[in-house]
Parts: sequence; C-alpha cells; structure tokens
Amino acid sequence: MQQPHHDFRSRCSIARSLEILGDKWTLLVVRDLMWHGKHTFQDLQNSEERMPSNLLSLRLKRLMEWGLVTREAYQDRPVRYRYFLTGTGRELEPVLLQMMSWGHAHLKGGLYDPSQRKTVAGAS
Amino acid sequence: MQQPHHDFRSRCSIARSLEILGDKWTLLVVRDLMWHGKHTFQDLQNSEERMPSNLLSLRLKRLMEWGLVTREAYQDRPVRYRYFLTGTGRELEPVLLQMMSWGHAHLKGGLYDPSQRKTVAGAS
DNA sequence: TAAGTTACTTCCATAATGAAAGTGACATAA
DNA sequence: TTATGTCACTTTCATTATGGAAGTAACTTA
Repeated sequence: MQQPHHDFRSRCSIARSLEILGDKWTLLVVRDLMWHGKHTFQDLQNSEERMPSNLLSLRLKRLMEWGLVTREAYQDRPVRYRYFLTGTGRELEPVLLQMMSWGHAHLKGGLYDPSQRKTVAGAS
Repeated sequence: MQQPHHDFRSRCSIARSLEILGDKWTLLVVRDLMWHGKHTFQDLQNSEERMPSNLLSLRLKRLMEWGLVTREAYQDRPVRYRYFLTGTGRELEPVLLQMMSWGHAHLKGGLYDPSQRKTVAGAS
C-alpha cells in the first residue's frame, strides 16, 4: 500500500506523526492489533473503550491508506476481513510502550507486558 | 498543581494518556517547551505549525490542570507569564523521541537531536 | 421461518477546530 | 498628545469531527 499524497503542515517528524496518530482512537487500534490479538472489526469494536463503529471504520481506512495496516479476507460471500499491522505499524511499539509507561507513572493506569501478554501487578 | 477529578474511560495507561495528549497540538506544545526554548504565549504561537491562539490557550490550560505545565509571571501591569514543563511534563521526552524516530523513518520528517539542540542531517 | 452474527454505513445532534477579529494593558515613536 | 505597536489572550462563527444509535446486506444457525 502506497502512502497517499499529502501536504504535511511541517517538516517536524512529530508533527507529521500526529497528523496520522493524533487523536483519541488511532493508537488504541494499533495497541489492539499489536498486543491483544484483535483482528476482526468486531474484536476491535469490543475493546474496553467501546469505540464507535463509524470511527473504527474511518480509522482502519486511514491506517490502511498510510500503510500501517493491511487486511486479508478470511471468507467470501460475504467477504470478511482480518486486519493486521504492517512493519510500519509494528514499529510503533516503542511509542506505545513509552506512552504506557508515562500513563502508568502519572495517571495510575495499568501496565501491560507484551512479552507476557498480560497486565502486570502494581497497576491501580 | 493537583490533577483534576476525572473519570477515565479505561484502565489502560495508553487510553488514559490519550485523553490528555490525544490530539494534533498538545504534544507540539510539549515539544516546544521541552526542546525549543519557547516559553511565552507568543513564542509558542510562532512555531512552524502556526497553532491557532484559542487552541493554544485551551491546551496550556489543560496541561496546567493535569500538572504537566506550570507558569510564572515575568512582569506585572499587565501580568505576563512564562510556561514551563513540570517533572511530569518533562517525562514525556521518551514518548516524543520515539514518535520523532517513527515519523523520521516512515514519513520523511526531520530528526531533532535534543543534546545538540538542532536538527541533524539526513532529514529530507 | 425466524433470529442471530458480522461488518459495515447512514443519520444526526453535539462538540471541537481553526481563521479571523476583538480586547485590555501597557510601551514606544511621532 | 496622539498614534502605533506588542503581548496575551478571548470571542465569534463557519466548518468539520465526534459519537450514539439505528439501519443494511449477506449470510449462518436454530
């Protein structure tokens, strides 16, 4: 998947990243694809945060346009897709880990250990 | 500064962080306070991305409410403030560095080296 | 035949964004 | 003295995004 033509507002890599990732939902979709084994539309919709389905649909579209996500059909009639992170998408893991660490330290949220596939003790 | 009472939508640290940081501007304000020596309202407004002043005002308020930013008056009549990151705010540096690294690799943005206080070569 | 599942899309009221102009308190220049 | 300028905002308002809910299409299962 090619990246779309897009005029970035800035040369700053952070500003550019935020044009794709800068909202309340996108990184949660990435989180679920990355760590929680959620791959179908339904799986993603059923996450704790209860993302509205219209936004999930829009976010998946955008992530695919930018080449962070691909999908493959797992059945026909009707066609149903499973969504996966591409390499580009998987490389967001350090961003997620740092954000989780910050939120854990300052907002008392849980800490998820990807290598153990579970939330570790100490979370409030 | 106390954190406000707030019902987080989730126990996930990433979801919680995104309730504060999940938009296109907040992390740019943090970036400018962290690395670019911008401390006045004007300085922040004059950044490359040209943030609207009403949003800058709202974001600074939110960052102060959450204890990521403080301000101190540097003159009276009229009172004028300089804004600074608190420890909590400064601890977002690894998040910014990882996001910058990802954007550099995948969106061809610039790479800023905080230790050198400048953008390094190789940026497109 | 009826109900359920999946993956969406559509609708619509509300909230957020962003461009521009306005405001108040001064400082400085003519 | 008047005029212009600066700084830090606030206000206005048109446009866009969000999010809750209902609807749709194509099946599958009871």
